[in-house]
Amino acid sequence: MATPREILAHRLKLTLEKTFPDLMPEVVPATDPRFGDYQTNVAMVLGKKNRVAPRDLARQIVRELDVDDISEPPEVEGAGFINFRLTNGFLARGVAVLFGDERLGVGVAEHPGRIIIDFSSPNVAKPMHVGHIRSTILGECLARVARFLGHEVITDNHVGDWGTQFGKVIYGWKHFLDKAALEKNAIAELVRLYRTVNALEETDEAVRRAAREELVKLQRGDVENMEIWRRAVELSWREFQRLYELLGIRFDERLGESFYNDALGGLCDRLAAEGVAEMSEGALCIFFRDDPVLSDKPMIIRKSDGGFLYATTDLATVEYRVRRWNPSAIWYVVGSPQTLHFQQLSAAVRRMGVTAKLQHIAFGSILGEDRKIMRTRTGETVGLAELLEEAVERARTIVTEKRPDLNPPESEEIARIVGLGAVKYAELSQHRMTDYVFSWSKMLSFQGNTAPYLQNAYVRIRSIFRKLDGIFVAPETLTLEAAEERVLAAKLLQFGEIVPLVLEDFRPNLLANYLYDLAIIFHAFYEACPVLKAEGAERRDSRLVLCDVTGRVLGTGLGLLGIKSPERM
RNA sequence: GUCCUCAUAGCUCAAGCGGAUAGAGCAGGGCUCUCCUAAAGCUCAGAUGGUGGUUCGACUCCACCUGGGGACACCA
Repeated sequence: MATPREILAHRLKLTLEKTFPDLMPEVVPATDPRFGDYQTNVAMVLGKKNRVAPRDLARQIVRELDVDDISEPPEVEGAGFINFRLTNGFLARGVAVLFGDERLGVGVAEHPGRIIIDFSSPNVAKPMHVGHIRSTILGECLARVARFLGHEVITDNHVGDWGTQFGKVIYGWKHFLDKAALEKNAIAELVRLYRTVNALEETDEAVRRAAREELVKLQRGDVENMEIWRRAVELSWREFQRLYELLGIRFDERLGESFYNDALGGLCDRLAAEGVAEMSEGALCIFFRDDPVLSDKPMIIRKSDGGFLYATTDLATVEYRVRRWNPSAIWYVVGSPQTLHFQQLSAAVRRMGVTAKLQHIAFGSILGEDRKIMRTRTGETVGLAELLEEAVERARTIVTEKRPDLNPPESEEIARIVGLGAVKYAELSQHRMTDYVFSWSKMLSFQGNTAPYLQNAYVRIRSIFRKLDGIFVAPETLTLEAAEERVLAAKLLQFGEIVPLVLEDFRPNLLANYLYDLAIIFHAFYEACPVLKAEGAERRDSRLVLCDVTGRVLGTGLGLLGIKSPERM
């Protein structure tokens, strides 16, 4: 089903086609209810180009425009806006269509692609902390939205399971391992080993040499070291997996950095042979001389000591993905500090002949109290596990207080849904580029523009249907008498407009904003319009349809954000 | 030094290719549960860092300035 916006834009195009064949008329939701439901500024755009008074042009367009079936007579206002107010009949039919539409008015992408989404990517032997939350939650959300819109999505967790830190970890493992601690909390023990060795290296040159030696042995495939490495990876993964399960995230692939190890040497040789890469100051580099931004920023792919880098692995990863999946796009959900790296990666890959579009979906940083990026090194970061536990704990307190009647398993389930939802929503409801100072009260707020607010609207709806006696038959046409009903209906018809918008600039917050608006409108409807106690069966059933569609839009929308909706709370 | 990014109410955030009177939440005051879940609703107050420019029209685009965060050859 076409959205009101699409229908209006199409009608405008038909009207203007003869005179302005290339014009794509823009229709947007009205900025204020006084101006109706939708507005267009085509008359102003055309008026400027053609030196005609916009209001005159607008009046002429309105005369020729045929929208009687969906809109009240359009009005020309202000500097030349054309305002549309959808008819009640159109709204009523529209909601009736949504009622019978599983997709709730959301179309599928015109050109579905195959998209690889690379996100989360924690480092082995380090705990996930709040810094990982954005990539993880954003990536999951984008994957859900892309799938919903008909794209084929492959999610890949490119875990940092190979690197220089393993020299220290292995040395520590051989000398200071506390097996009981490892059983209890593997990552904490691995971190302790790493830190212990790191500290020793500061003062003891022998330790430093020994740790480096362990790394070299690992890289050569030494059996004992490989086994320690393998265990460290698996133990870390087990802990990550626990958090992913809690968050409801599953990856299609988990091809870590180590997976590409064997390909790095060959790749470098090939790039050198093809002339893509060249030697400079002993290192193998790719230069981008014709690119004004990157001309003085070479990408080093092999160090002068022969070692490979992060960039090398990323190139090998692209090559592998292209060969195996031939994707139309690869999305990297990685923080904005890596913008330059991804510019280089895109440029390098283009030169290698890759046509898939590499898209860096950057996001702002989470800052500490000192307004500096939270880093594991500088100490006091908040662990992701700790954050999620605290969220559930706070939700648990509220649930047990508000709903002492629920049995423990159920209130525990609700606490999880509400607590985790609050954390996810706190991330997704703001613009992804916004830097913010981490704050418990912000992440764990349960009031106002938060997931629990949306969940509460959903719960109110579910409650109505639980109390409904018998079945109800959706009426052929809805009765939209109250202003609140009309506003709600119009908002519901916008769901199909908003979901595709999320992928246009990778902004789940547009969906979050929409759902919040919808919940506000629903609450107003709920206060003003009794449903089960409505006067007359027809009015009741009409309102039940509104409730049903609202509930499904909220549930689906929250689902796209990766947030669950509880039956009660 | 060069480049990227951000700056909106006391605080934390919005604003769908430039649109009409810039929206919320928190914090504070005052109301609303014999009524489908009050994690709610209603109500009072407050803001686009600075200077110019483009435009019928600018939070949005351009230039410069100030201030945060970040990146910039052998870390990931």
